[in-house]
Amino acid sequence: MATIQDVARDAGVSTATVSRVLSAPERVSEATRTRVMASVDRLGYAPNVAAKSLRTLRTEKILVTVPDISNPFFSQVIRGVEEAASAAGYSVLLGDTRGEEAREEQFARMLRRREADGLIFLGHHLPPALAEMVAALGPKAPVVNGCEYSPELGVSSAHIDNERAAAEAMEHLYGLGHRRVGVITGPLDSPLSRDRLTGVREAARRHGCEGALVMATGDFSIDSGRREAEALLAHAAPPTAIFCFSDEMAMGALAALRRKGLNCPLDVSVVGFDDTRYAEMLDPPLTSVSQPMEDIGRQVVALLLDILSGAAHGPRQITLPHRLSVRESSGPAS
Amino acid sequence: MATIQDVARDAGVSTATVSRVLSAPERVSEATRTRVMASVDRLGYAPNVAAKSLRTLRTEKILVTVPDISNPFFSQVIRGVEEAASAAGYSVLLGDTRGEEAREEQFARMLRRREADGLIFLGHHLPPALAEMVAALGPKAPVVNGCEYSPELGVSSAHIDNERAAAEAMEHLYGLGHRRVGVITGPLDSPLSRDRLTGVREAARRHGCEGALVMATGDFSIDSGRREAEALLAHAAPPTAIFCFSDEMAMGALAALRRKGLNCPLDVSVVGFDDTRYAEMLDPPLTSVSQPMEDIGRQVVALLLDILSGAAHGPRQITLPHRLSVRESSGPAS
DNA sequence: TCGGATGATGTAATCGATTACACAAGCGAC
DNA sequence: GTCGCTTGTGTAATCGATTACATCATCCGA
Repeated sequence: MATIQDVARDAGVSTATVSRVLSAPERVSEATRTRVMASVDRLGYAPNVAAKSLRTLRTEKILVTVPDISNPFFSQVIRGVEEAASAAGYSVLLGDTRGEEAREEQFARMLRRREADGLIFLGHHLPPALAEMVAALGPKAPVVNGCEYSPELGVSSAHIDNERAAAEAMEHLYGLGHRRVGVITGPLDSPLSRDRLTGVREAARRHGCEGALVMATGDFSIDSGRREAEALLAHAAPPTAIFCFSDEMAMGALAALRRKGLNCPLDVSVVGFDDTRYAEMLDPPLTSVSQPMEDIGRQVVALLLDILSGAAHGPRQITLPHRLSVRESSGPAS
Repeated sequence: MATIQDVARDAGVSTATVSRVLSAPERVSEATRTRVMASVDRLGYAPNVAAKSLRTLRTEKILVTVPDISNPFFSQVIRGVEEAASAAGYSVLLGDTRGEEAREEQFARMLRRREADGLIFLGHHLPPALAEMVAALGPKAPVVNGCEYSPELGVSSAHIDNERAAAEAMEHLYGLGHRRVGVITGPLDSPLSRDRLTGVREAARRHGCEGALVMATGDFSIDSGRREAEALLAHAAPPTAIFCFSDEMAMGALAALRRKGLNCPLDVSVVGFDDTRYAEMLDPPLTSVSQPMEDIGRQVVALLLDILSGAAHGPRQITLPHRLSVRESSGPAS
């Protein structure tokens, strides 16, 4: 690998000039600039990032942590993150936390050690090491959140209006004549679940159906969807519609219906959340709340870059538009 | 951030001693070691990675490139990669190439610039900059491949036996009495598609059905699966079974059948490839060739670590076991 | 003609670790 | 008492960039 010294020697200038040619070309005369660039090309020189980072304290890397990278919802968000990051000259360090606090901490330490300029966490959990950093630096802390909104964390985030989105999904079901609606939420310690639940309750109240809500708590996985749907269907007065807080749980619910010999949507309607690429491939195609996943990824990067450039003056929330994709899995109440 | 100097001062030793305590404790006396460790803890010291990397020429990072991170097949492999990498003390840099050569090149340059110690590429395309490196360094080049096997590239890789796996899927269909079988392959420039195709042809020949193969070329996407399946079904003598080289294309095929009012498996059987988590959630649950995705990820990391430690002496192939998961989407020929 | 501004370039300190080499102390053998 | 060996620690060079400051030439206006 050629170093800046090699280039300097080759072009007959000092290393300072080479560095300037590369990062502030306007401060160098036309003649030297072309000479240096010729040497750069000839030697195939590229700056050593470790040296650069040691000197500048910047790494041009963004760390993204996610509870489960193999979940298409998250991997789609990450796609947006990767796109926006690399467009801005950053690369992406990936951290799969598997929901384990120890691993979250480990990634938080990477940030403190300056292995990355900033951290994006998808999901709702802010490990102590990060919370500490946010407490110390306030809105200057290079930490942002995607997909959720927890005001108490004090970090910027990009997300949809979960409360309204959930309310609209419920309105859709009430509009179809459903009264007894089952809801399979995510873990209740997540603000995302709580927001959606608020929306659910509100809609139910508007229709005088709050007493007819049947609640179950899942963990966003297919299995929990199946399990909780089975529990709901075993109720004395089973719901005629089930609203799941993720597409995967909705898939589980559909499987549960099939196993019980129930038809969707004739017997029971199902509505999912996320509208991942598979929602419309299910049978019946799944009605689902559509989130702009890649855009969430792009926006959350924009938020982080604002902080890194010093332009941010306080935690900002970006609320992106959602949309209910109505498909065949939801129909009139039986 | 505390530096090694701070720790040295605090503990009353030289920086050399601090460094040794951290990386070669046995060369330091018990007494100093505990004293230094106390200072390390008190100051919350962690080595600056840029400085370390500048000195040692190692980054402890692995770059993983993938054509599409939002594809669950790849994201599952990446999960395995992340797990094995972080267990070995490496972090993962993610590169989504979107199949664009320019981006592939960009990531290859990151390796040359030593932004990562090694590169894992999923998919079959080795960009010129990497090919050059492999040509120059031979099996010492820190480049490995996951999921495919292209002997001509000269790089190690972890994958299943695609030829046999495809042959077994076809055997399954022939065993069910199918004669006229449609096959939707991936792009034919990929060795993976060619290997599977070889297996397909072999099985067909064994059953004297080579002439009854109906071929179509997809690109692994849902859309192409739908499109190609429609084309196959429009044939004068349409196939009674369709074998798709990815689950996503199989989903597209199922959708095409549904649209045409055909029943799967009564009218047409469908077999997929990959056995992603959604295969069994489809209706009908999809018969699919199961690949050990996370394990491919783990093994490919192991291959890379072998190269990095100097233990590797030539390109190695790790063939992992596959299995045909038979479900309801494949049944007796009508 | 001279002072000062402007522009182009070079000198060298610096970032924070690792590690080859030097050195001192302690100890046993002769 | 000295030699040689081992063990523990320190000194300082080094990795490859960036950048504050110094220097020098040129040019312009008074």
